[in-house]
Amino acid sequence: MSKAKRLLDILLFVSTKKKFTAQEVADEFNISIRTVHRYILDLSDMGLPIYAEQGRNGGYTVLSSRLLPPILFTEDEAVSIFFAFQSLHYYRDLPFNTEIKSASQKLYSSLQEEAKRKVDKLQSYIAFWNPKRAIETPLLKAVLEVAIENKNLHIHYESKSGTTTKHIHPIGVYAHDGLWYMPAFDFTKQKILLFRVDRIISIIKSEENKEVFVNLKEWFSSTYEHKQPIRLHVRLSREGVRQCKSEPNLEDLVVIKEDGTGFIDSIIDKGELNFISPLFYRLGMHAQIVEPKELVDILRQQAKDILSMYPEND
Amino acid sequence: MSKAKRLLDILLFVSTKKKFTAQEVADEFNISIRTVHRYILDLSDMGLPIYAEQGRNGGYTVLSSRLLPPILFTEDEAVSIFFAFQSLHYYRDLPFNTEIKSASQKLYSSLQEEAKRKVDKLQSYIAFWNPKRAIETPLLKAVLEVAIENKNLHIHYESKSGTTTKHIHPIGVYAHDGLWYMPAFDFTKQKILLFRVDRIISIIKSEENKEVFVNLKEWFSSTYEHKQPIRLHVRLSREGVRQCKSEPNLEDLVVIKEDGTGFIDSIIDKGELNFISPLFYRLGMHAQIVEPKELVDILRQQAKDILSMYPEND
DNA sequence: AAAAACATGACAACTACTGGCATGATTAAA
DNA sequence: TTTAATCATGCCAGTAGTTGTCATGTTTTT
Repeated sequence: MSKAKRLLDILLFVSTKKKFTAQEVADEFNISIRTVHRYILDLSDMGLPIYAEQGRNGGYTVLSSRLLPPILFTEDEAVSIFFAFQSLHYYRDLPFNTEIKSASQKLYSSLQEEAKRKVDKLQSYIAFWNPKRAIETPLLKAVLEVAIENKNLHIHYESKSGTTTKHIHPIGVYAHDGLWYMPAFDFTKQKILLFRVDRIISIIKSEENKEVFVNLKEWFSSTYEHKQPIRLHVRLSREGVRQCKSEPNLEDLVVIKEDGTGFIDSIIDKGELNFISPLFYRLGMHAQIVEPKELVDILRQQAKDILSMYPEND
Repeated sequence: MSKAKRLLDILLFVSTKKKFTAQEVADEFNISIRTVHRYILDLSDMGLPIYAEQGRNGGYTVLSSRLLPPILFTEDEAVSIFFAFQSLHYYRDLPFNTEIKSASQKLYSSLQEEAKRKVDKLQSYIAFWNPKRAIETPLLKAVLEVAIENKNLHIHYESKSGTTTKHIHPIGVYAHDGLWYMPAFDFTKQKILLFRVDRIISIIKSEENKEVFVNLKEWFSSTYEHKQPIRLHVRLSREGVRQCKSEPNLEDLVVIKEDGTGFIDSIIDKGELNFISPLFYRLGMHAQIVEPKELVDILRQQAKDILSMYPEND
């Protein structure tokens, strides 16, 4: 077997152990101890952060976390990784900020000058525009870890009614519109609630929980279920069609007629009404709501509120 | 010099050329032709997609695009790359979809079993929740390329008033809320307009343009300028404060008083009024607008429209 | 037919690697 | 204090791998 291949095998072997002796490696690969010492010297020269403890019970320890075998990326693949990293730029806090930085550096430094320029250029021609968030989310990584470890949590949480304490089991963590959210099972209320991670003031990890909860994906799909189905029937002008087509939750529901106008006639959840009412408020004449009456009532009530707040006096 | 190092040098040398002969490599590195043939066999065995053309004017050609030297990633760095890729999952179209897939595959296949499980697990505990977009953006990559190449474009565009033809110079491309946008200088109107890339029906590349236009970053910051400054003064209840704090464009403007209520008193651009009016419509009693009168007028007008559309008849 | 290129084999000279042995240093346990 | 376990390093001879040269083929273009 070639030396390069053997070195690689040893690299992978040792980066899985936190401590090992030269004898162990010699036995594992049927080579002499002398050669193992020489190999370790080579790996060390190649930049592997390995150090030795002298004396009885001594041995070698690799400092970095596990390494992958060397990977040959094409330039285009490297660019795509930078591209992906760029999409994360606007998150104020990320669970892997330090790793992203070190991976970026490794990649960037092995690019040739021309490719570096290409990456720089790309970053000035493409962007992921999102509102810059000022809100800090210091506990993000901690909370994610707890979720992965399947542990329960006691948290201090800043809710509508002030600071409260909760005993919960996190389901997972997700980002939406620049903010991080955590659905979690609340043991007091015996149901899953949604928390904003930036509003968690402090956490105390507690016991591991063997119970099986829904996972994040299941939870997402359950939120799409229509617990209180209700018929939404709206007539749309051409402009109404245009705007609804740009609305993530409605775009699939819009039916376009030959003359360019259209309509929505679909079953949605009653809970969504509050969420979609601002859209129809904005659309005004461009959307004629036929059903449900509840939506019309919401719009009319809010319109009345507005008019009573700002009486005609000019 | 060790064989491994020499092979690497040759790998980098040949992956920059589209065609080369063994003699060229032999001269470059002062080694015999026979050795070059042997090296190329080795590289080929190692998976480099290289093929030879026989006969006079023959030579070697490397199929893949340029390669980077092998990179040693730690497991954590690999995980962070997967994490970044995951944040892109919800974009229906991306300029680097194929590269992202191949990079993912390379990384995933070199993970050890345990790490694979870790990545899989991560993906079930963390998500970037965004509306799934059904809209196709087939011309995305093409448009991005034109922007990078500094060329002008003729496009067919589907606008409010039907299909139009435009002669433009793209500034760049950006994603927002799942859709791709392209600010571009319109030669007819002599100013920068914003286009939706999915609404571009076809493009014809035209001449390169040596003129200097603003770049994407400059354009972004110019859109923040207040061309028609206007004073926004609003009193907020506790709940009003809470909701405005979650609103990307307003969160920095909210001033919180001791009792938990607050206010906004700031200069904004008149053009933003239409954008923020739905928020104040939603807030209702929780936000008392003091200034500008225009905002109150918009709200009142829309309220009246709503009431006239849905007259009280029950 | 000649020239330019890849493809492959044989072999001797050269280089690098390996294992064994020796020696030394350091540390923990007996 | 001694002993055993461990890393660190040097030397050397035997082995394994690499290189250059030469030879022979093949394919393609001029």
